[in-house]
Amino acid sequence: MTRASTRKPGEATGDDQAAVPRRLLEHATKLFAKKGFDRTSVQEIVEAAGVTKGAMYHYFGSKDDLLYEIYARVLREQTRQLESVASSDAPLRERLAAAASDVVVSSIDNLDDNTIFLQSMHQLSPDKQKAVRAERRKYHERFRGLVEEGQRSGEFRTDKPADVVVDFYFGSVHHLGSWYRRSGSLTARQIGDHYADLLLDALRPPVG
Amino acid sequence: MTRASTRKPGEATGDDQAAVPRRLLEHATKLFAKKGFDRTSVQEIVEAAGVTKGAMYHYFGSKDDLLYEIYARVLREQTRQLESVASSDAPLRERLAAAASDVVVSSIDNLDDNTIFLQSMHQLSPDKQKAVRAERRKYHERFRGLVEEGQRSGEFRTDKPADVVVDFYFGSVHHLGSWYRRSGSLTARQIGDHYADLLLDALRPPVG
DNA sequence: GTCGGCATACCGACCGGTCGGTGTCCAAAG
DNA sequence: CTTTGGACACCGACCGGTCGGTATGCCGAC
Repeated sequence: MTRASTRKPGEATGDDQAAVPRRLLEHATKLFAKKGFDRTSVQEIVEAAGVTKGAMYHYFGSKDDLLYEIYARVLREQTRQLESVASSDAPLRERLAAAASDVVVSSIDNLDDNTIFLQSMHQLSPDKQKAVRAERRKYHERFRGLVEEGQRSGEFRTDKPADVVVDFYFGSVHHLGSWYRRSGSLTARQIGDHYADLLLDALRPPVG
Repeated sequence: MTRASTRKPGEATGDDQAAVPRRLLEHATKLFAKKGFDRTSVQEIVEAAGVTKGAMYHYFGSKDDLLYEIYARVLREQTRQLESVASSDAPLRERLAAAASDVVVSSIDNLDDNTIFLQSMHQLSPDKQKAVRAERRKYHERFRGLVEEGQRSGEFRTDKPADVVVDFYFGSVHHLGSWYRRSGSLTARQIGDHYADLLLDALRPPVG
């Protein structure tokens, strides 16, 4: 299945040479983001990917499965990234700022996945939805751990529950897709740094 | 259309007595929020509302229309509320705090509408989608005006573009529906105040 | 009698998923 | 070297069912 290639030298090159499951995932992501999960027919996906329905159902159990795989890939990647940043030996504020900024950048880099997350999660079958939520929860908890660490050390204000702060921040992040346009004047990194600044400054202990 | 009632004295009372369009809107809202727009059939809506398809298509041009009316109602109400708070003669910080907190409270009070907004906006026909966006834009601009006012007066930091701050904040607000549960320990007002505090404090000029 | 306010029966389009079949490659048998 | 068999990757016609929308008719109020 992961065999690199069985194609002959004379075959068409370009987009065609990618493995079929890859191509399906790729085009499905684009279509789901653009038209929504329910409005995208399996027929459209396979046509975009240049294969047939038979091929798709050979690799994926259902249309649902396709969506799930997209989620799983993104979640794995984001979790990996957060873990690597959060467990470095830099000072806490730097670690949180890096994590906050990175999640913005990666959300913008993969705007499509982000959009799908927002709009189509609830259309997964209940058990798959549960799996996704569980993974997502772990991610949030790791992030929250950073906030709580700062609260214990006195660097951050303690009059706001950490989970409220985390939900506050990830609300902003998840909604990037609804307003961010690549044609805008700010780069992903700039937005990420702005967002991280806003978060960190909101966490400063009140002057009172 | 807004005729109060043509029912006879002996008819069933209770939920039935509400006008038909109202009932349709009400049940459609619940169903759309619970199952998503595409997954809710017209049949389900009319059954929940206790009428038939004929009735629905008598009052609404399409299923799309139903969704649009739901949006329009919410938008009108939120815009009205913002306008009333923003144009009072209280100090700027208080006006912004009130606006920020109020939008959270009203979003929680109408969690269903909020959820629909998030998930189903892009399923409207392009022209209706444009109308909704335009209205939404006006709302954001009014809110942004408050931020800019504070930036000009020196009360707020000027190193973050006002529109980034506004998008940041409304991201958080729009996402309330994905985590807020009425069974939680915080009231809508408490969350609203927390959110408003976070926003106001994030806007404090940096200590430099 | 005609008009608003529905009810009912029905239509055509489309959708996710299935299933019998086909071409290709490789490995073991002869 | 040739044959055979069968695993794998894929094809595409087809099916049952659902959906948004419509056509038509009835019925009470004016």
